[in-house]
Amino acid sequence: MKYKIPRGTYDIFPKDSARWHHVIDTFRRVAQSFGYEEITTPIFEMAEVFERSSGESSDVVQKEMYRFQDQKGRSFALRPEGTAGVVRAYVENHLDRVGGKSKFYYIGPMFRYDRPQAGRYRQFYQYGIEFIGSNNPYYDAEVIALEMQFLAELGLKNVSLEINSVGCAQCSEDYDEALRAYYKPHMDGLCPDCQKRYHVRPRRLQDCKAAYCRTLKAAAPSQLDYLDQDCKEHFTQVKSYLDQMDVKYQVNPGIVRGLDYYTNTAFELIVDALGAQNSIAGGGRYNSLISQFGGKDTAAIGFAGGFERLLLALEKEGIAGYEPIKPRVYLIGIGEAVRAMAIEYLSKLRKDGIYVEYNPDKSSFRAQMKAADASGARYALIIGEDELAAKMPTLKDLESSQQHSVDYRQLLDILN
RNA sequence: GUGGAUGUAGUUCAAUGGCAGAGCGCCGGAUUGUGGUUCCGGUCGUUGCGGGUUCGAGCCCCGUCAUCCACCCCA
Repeated sequence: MKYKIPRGTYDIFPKDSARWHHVIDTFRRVAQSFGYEEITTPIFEMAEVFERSSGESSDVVQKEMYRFQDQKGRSFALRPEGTAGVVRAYVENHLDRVGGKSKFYYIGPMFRYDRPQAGRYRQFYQYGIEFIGSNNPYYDAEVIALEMQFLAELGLKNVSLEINSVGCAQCSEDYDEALRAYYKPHMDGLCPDCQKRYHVRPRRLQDCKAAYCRTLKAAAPSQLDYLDQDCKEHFTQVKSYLDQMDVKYQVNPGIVRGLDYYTNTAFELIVDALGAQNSIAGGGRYNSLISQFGGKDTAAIGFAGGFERLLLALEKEGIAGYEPIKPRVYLIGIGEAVRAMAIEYLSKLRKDGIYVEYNPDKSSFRAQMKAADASGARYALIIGEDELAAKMPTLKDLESSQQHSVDYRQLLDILN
């Protein structure tokens, strides 16, 4: 075995392809029914696009980005997430000047250099939604409702929606300060990870699993108490829209998104059965990102979901993929003498859109009948010496075991 | 990036340091023109890779690669 697939990547064979298509088709259909249209951006961008948007300090940028330089020494990166590219495209094409609302969906591979694990890959596929152009809490709810409807149509049951508000930049800063003040006296007892978190992202302190850190969490200040009037009102309205749309959720002040650009609404979809990698989708509002990219101050909200984890979750619930497509008829040719007639029927049927299977490597009638049966075809079309002489093939119904000779028109009638 | 487990036929799994095996699958046959069930026969291996210990290594040791689990992070 000379060549091996790169670590953290995988091949999708036809056996799985049908399931992928089903999931993707469903997503497209639901997105379109909400008025979203597809946008496709490059798989790589200038490294800065991601550094600026995700935040220089985020893990994604710090250690997980695939960076490379091109022949002229310019620094690029394989995209670790989808939003930055969409926002870059939006601003670059002056959609912020045009005004109005943009509703995008995207589907494609993302790349992160991370240690692979079940549900975690170095190249993985995401589907995502970006709504740009309004701060109306209605759109927060719309985007979430879209995702929930998508999952419902796939038949996924055991998934929970957790929402939070991280407020605007000001609320967020106030809260970080409050957290630092709270944790400061306990610094020495914190685990090494949390000592780092204290400086970089204090809110991360709250979902630490170390015993001592966890005891501190109970009395820690909550983000929700540090929202200003507008942010509080926004969050209340989002929840109220969700109620009206009959979307069930759980408020979880611990929800912290990993990318720095989120403001106000943040949410995550959790499937407990998935183990450590239990988040199948996540997103939130990013009201300051477009202006950060040099565009007009424009509010936006979006989310991304992971196909691999979604597929795993569907599997856990026993929601099988699609059955492989079976041939309608299996062509059996007995002996060299009839080959020309067999090929003639094969070609004609295929031109008429019938899925015919045929295997020239099988010799005996018996072996071909076995193969016909194994193929799952309903009919076997038999062409041997007798049929050649009569210029009429025999069609056998493999379910009823009935057979009779047919001319081409009869054959088509039955197969259609 | 850290800690741990695993790696044997296409696949699922056996094999006390002593001849690498079984089920399933695959191929062929049981009336040379009739499938499913059954029966018979056959094919299938650099034991992930590279070193070491040993008379002898699938098994013990070291390294490496990959997968899985947890941490971390997140989709």
